[in-house]
Amino acid sequence: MPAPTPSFFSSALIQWYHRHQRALPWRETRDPYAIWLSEIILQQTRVKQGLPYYLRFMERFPTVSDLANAPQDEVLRLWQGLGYYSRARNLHFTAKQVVEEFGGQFPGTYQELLKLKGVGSYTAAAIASFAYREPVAVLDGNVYRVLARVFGKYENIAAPASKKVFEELANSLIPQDEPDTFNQAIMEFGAIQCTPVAPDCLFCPLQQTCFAFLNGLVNALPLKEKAKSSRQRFFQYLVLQVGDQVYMKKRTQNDIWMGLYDFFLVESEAPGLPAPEVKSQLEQALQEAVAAFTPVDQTYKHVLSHQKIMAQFYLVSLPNRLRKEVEESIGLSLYSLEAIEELPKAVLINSFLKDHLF
DNA sequence: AAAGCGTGGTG
DNA sequence: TCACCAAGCTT
Repeated sequence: MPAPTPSFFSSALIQWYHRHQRALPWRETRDPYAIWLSEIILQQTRVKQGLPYYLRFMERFPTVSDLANAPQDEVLRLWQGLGYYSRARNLHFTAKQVVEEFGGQFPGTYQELLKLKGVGSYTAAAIASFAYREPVAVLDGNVYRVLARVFGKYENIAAPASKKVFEELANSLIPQDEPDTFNQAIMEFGAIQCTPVAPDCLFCPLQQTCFAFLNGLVNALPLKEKAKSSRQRFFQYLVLQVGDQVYMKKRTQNDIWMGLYDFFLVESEAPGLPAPEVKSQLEQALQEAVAAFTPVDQTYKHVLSHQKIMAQFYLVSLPNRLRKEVEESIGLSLYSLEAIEELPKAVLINSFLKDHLF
């Protein structure tokens, strides 16, 4: 049995899609703003995790102007917990650009969409096909997997060099009369039927034309280079307080969690930095001795895609007379707990706050 | 080209 | 506990 013809492949997927698709709100609209928002949210993110965020964003920011007019902190706060925060920063940047440079109108083609910050080849193709029915194939993890299995492609899907092979294949398969449905269908098929683990080959409409199925390679394809192990980091957070207010600072370095707020941070190369050492680093920064210094009796472990963080927290009560020094030379700002609730924070920081201060 | 960027779910 | 994975993009 040969590989499926383009028309058999697309017809089978589209028929499957009409029967199995999930009802999702961004499939009910052709508003490029709504579609763009949903695609940014869904980058490297499961529908189940992204859906509530999409609904909250659309409620708070029904139009691109509403988003453009919001402060960055509010956008990041609404994004809190979704991860990959550059998506939210770029989202906000692009909303302002669309309003200021394009009069609130999104670019109308794949090539023009590609110029937007945070919009790469996948997202540009998704918006162009879903909003404008431009016949350009999307290429995401699902599409790589489906094509590698059905057509027997052995290229390492993690290597940028192999992108062209899949891109050309996908674009040779997309039907010109309903590119939007085809793109939705192939991704949905990958997400529900042709899954990474334990795909449902028994009831697969492509079973008898699928290279991987016919050759017993379903679990072998696609080929994917293994991810490198992540680095370990050790954080000691000093939660400086004056009365019941707490000092926090917006992260501006080119590091994790850029744009989010955390506490005075001492990072070390090894775990178990002794409390007196941490304390002395603070006193060095303050040029002043500190009296109340309480280690929190709980170590937090936090796993990111490329880092494992061990965090220790210390509660430090400061007298009023140190405020000027803390604010001017360390750059921290004092917030009430109510104000802190409104700041965008990483999950690790939020967990600590819930456990010990909120 | 390869590395860096989050978080939550799953086997 | 751990590795892998998820509608990727940027530098």
